[in-house]
Amino acid sequence: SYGHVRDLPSKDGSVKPDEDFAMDWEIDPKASKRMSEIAEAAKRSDRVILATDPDREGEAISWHVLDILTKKRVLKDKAVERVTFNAITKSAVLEAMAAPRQLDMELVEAYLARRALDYLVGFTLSPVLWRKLPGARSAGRVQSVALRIVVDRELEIERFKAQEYWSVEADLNADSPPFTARLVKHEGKRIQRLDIKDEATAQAARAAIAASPLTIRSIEKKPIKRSPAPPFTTSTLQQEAARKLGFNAQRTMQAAQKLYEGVDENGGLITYMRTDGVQTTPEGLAQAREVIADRFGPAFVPSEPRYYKAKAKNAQEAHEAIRPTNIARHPDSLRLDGDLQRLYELIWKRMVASQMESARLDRTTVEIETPDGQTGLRATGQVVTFDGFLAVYEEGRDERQKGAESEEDDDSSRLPALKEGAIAKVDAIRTDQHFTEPPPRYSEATLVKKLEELGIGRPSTYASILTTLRDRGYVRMDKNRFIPEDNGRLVTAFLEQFFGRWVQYDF
DNA sequence: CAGTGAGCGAGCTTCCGCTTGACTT
Repeated sequence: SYGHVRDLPSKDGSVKPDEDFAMDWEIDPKASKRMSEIAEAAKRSDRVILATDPDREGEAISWHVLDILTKKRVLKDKAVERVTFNAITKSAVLEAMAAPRQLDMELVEAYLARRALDYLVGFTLSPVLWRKLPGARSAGRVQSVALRIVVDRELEIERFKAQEYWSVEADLNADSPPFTARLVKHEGKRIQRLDIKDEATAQAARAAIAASPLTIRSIEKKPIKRSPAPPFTTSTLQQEAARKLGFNAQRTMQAAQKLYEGVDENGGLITYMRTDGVQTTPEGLAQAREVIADRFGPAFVPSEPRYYKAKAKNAQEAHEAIRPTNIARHPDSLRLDGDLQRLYELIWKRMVASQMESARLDRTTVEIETPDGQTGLRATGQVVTFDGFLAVYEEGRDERQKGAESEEDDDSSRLPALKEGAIAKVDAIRTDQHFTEPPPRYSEATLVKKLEELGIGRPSTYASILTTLRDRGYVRMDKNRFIPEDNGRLVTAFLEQFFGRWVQYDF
């Protein structure tokens, strides 16, 4: 059917709340041709099997098709069955065909409710805006909340008051190569990152460190593991392509579409790119394990495949994760153009890494104190003892609010060999002034992430939501960040004031 | 009598989610 075949006409009165939410349907002209072909085929067959996607919208498409075929009177007494599969592999299709069922009317009704609601919200609120706020063009269940997220962040930034704090660090050595430790205890009290508020306190801490001998109190070495991220969904692909390749959501989806369609006679290069699923077919898992053993060695293959579960709210998992259709097809073996090459490589690495052994690291924490225990310093370091999946791929990070990041996170440094009880000599002490920073404005990537977390929008619509906000003139981009225009702030304030329920994050 | 401008009325906009290939310039 190539997607939906019928929709509500774009005019008033397509949904009638007073008539138990009766809905008018209109067949799309392009879909009309396809429906004729389907009807012809149905006429010549003795049964009809509906095999659209196994999710809410997929069930709805089957329902629409069935309804149209019934009205065309081509079914007579033919058996009608519904089957679903999550991947188009021989085994998945055969299994599905062996277990047909009937249409799931609860899913269909969920669709009808979703469709009616979107229409009623959008086609009621938008005209109100035209009349009350000249220049405002539209409102909707999804776009208005997305806009609100952007506006709320801007207000948060405007309200933000920078907070002064100081860091105190000492360069030390204990008959060893030098290493750096930071103040964690001052006048007997634990010091968190933002606790030293002024220069006087920082100087007092400096004096305390300089005045008294320092002893290495304890050395703790702890092995830690890091596990790979699951293979891509639409949302994580858009985020990571933005972080690592600098693609916006639209560019990512265009390149992914081409990879999906294929560039030569070998067929599609990646699985379906509009998905919220993180699972991989057994065939794909086996292939990944083979490739890893081949290219990296058996030590990089975990004893069991990794099975991932979708975390996203409202995930429907109709399709598997985005991955190369043939994982043995290495990016270097393909001759692809710029964007396609880079995106395929990203997808390949992410998939391969997701089935590799965890990385192992040793994290060392050294506590240093004055004899009276009033002043304490800590040095941390970590070393990779086995790189595992890091040999291929490391997930990118979004910038975070300064002063909010956890303390050990960014520490990849290596510490020299040290002994407990040794005296640490002070080479230098640094006190530095810092200010906390406001939360960052949303980028396309971080906004898509937020929308997905809130269960707003679907994989097929993330990129278009961003475009809508810009087309309406509600936001503009500056250095890849969303900045609300006055227009957008006005719309949000208006909707919050008079239609608060409709722009709740969880409506 | 031609050009200008005020006043009036008609027609338009809009939601979300699914999916490619068929159009034209």
